Amino acid sequence: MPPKRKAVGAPQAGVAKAGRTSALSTPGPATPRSLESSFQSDGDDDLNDDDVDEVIKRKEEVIAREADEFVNTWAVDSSRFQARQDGGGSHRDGATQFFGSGKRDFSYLNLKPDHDQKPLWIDPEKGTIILEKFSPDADRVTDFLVTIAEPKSRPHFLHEYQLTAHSLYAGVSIGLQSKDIIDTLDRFLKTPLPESIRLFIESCTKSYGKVKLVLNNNKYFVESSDAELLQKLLRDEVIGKWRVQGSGDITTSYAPTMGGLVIPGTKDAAGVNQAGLNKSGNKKTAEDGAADAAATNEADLYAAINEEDDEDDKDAVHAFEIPETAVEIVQRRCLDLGFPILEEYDFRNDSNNADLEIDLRPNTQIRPYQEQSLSKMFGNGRAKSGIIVLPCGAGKTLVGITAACTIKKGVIVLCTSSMSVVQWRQEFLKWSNINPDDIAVFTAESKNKFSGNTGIIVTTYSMVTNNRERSHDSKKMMDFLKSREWGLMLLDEVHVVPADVFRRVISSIKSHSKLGLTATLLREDDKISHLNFLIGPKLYEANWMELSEKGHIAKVQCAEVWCPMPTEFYDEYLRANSRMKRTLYAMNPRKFQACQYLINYHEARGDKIIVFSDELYSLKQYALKLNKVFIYGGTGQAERMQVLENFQHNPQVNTLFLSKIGDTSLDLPEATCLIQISSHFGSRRQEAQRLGRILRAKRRNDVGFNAFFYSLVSKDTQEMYYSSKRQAFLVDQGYAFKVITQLANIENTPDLAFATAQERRELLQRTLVDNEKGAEDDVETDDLFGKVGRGRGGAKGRAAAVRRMAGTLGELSGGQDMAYIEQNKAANKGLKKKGAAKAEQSAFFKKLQREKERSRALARQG
DNA sequence: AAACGAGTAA
DNA sequence: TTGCATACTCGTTT
Repeated sequence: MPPKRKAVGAPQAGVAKAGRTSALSTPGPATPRSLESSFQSDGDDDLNDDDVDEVIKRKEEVIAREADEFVNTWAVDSSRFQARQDGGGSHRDGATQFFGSGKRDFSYLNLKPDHDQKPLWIDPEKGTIILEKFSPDADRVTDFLVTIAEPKSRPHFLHEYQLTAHSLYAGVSIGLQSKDIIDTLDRFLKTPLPESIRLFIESCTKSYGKVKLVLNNNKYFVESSDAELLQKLLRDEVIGKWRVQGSGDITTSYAPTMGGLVIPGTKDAAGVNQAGLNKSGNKKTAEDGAADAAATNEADLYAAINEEDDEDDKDAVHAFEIPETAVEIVQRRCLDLGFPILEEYDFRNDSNNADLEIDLRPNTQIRPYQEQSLSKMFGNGRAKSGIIVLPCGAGKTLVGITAACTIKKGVIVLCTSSMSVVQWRQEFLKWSNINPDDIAVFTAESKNKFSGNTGIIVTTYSMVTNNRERSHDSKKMMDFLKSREWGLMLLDEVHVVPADVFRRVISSIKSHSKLGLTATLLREDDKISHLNFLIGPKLYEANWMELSEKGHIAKVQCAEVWCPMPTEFYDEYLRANSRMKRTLYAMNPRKFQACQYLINYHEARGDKIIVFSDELYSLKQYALKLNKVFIYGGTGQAERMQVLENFQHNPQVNTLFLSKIGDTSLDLPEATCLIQISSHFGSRRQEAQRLGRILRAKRRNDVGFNAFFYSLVSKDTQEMYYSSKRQAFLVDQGYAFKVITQLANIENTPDLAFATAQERRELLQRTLVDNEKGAEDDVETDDLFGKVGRGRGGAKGRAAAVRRMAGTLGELSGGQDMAYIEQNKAANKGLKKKGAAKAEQSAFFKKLQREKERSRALARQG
């Protein structure tokens, strides 16, 4: 009898919380979870005891290795590892979830005799592929899998991929054939390739990539080398009626030759560029070009593609025209019919659009994964539209710029904020030799075109999408943008923009190819699938773990710190509405202490620390109490710059507090430690984005360097649940979250805040009073900061609120107001130059007050 | 001119 | 499950 299937990969698996579907569900509020239980499964799998022991033993080894200095320092609880050993019972490991539960037992599939040499498993029903990452073939196979399947979960030792229609489509689009895919898969499987999978692959690949959408002379054409297929589409009720009449029936031409395309910035590019061959020269064969571009060690996998390319040259292509307005309809219809339209731009043979003079600066070398992602885009010598997923700090911008340098036509770059508009322009100037006159910015402030007859425009989504009243200059600029054909549309941060916005952007601006860039192709809604046909398939998705192992991004230690709620806080928490709940678990004094402790610890180590809080009230309170600088939405532009500048260069300023403003719209200096005290529900994207803020760390290649990511969570609250949701993405990327329940010697922290019960009660009262909404309704003004601005009756409303609360809480001293105002000597102030200090300070407070008033007015309406 | 505020959209 | 931050435009102030 063959060994039990599920045991095979198991010994190697095992990081804390490996895999999204693992049984480590975090219970909801008021359901305390003991540390021990968090490492046990629900007991619904059926490993036998021998297996279990073996699994546990190996797992312990892995975990022990990973339990590094930072956890041990605080002696979190070395008992927790022990506890798990004693735990006995059933455990889940990386593999069990795929092979467990009797329903999906695939032991009927016969193992190949040399199965232990093979790295892949497959689920014949669902098309899920499991890769044993420790196999000698793993590296070669990984690249193949990334090409034909969606990465779903990639912890250290077992990777899960999913075969989907889209993923196969992407594979075909870079030139793989059914046969290549089936043969290669079969070669690396432990079992013979199931018939169901073979049929699935064949049915998908047969029709995929056969139809193309081509923009030519400002007109759109549906193109295919298969005349019969085109006829079939024309007979379709939806597509047929959109054919532009009078443009002849079906036009026939010949596919252009492939030539030897070299992506600039690759090792090979230098010489070719010098000789001026990269554009027109055909000295190199297509095979060379593609192989160089791929720069992978599995030339054999790609050989088939290249042979195919050569034959392509003689193929006749047929096309019919469709109107601009019907592009999306036809695209969608084709997808439904099972012939997804591929968008390709044969930029080297486009003589209608002026060439742009742009190249990467001579000494620029792009990294292997950047090269690899671009090779997916330019795999067959043309530019394919699609999305490239790279973690923040891994050089998305450079990928975009390199794509622009390869295409060398007009480029339009779309960003989410005007900050990043400026950055994109700077990056272009930094990495490429583009003439500064040829790259223009289109925002509210600047509406200049480039000087030549082609160039680069950098703008925001809202600028292009805006339907409302426009300034005269904007209107003129939009007409200009709409009137011409762009070679490349670069879409930054594609995940944040709603599908409808894309629709408008794409329908109003004509571009030959579109490249979407993002760090996290994730949304909590289902809109992400729209991107598939609005922009194109996912061309490449980097593996975070691999990048950090190779030193391209920093290694990160992730930890979740569980902070108990003092009883009086918890009582209020149970009683409070959801708004107040959020405030309360952020203001948990134990959390505050943990935060203080971690800041102390990491400042002493020389880390630069960013603390995130989505909850504005607690953000301010934390920052003021700890005397740290902070930035939130209401912080003026000048002050922001000043604070960031200081955080970056001033050795006295090592900790910065940020609202969610820091998620997207700030160009943050490098940090090496990150603490979250409050976050946005279960947003996986936010979690990933925040983690990304420390991946850039320059010290990442120092021996033993780690960046740190802490999530502070109030125990037994909603946060526990959200936290587990938020981590799902990172866990899939292979990050292990360690749970810390106790910070060693925290009580010895100098000036530990809220150390006495008295202080904690005061904190609670103040929190309740300050956030008491109802009390403000019948009061005219309620300035947070006394007599600023209008200056009447400021304290009156507060006093009323205080009195009301006093009824329920008891003991409130009259001096509290004073203490509160006293505290608002923001650390930010210390940064200001003497002269300006006073004026800016009062402006700051004025702004705060106005903001407060506005939100109150809003609350009253609603 | 530059900076700021209000209003609106998404 | 909800609230926050932004971009843009126009009009007003310094």
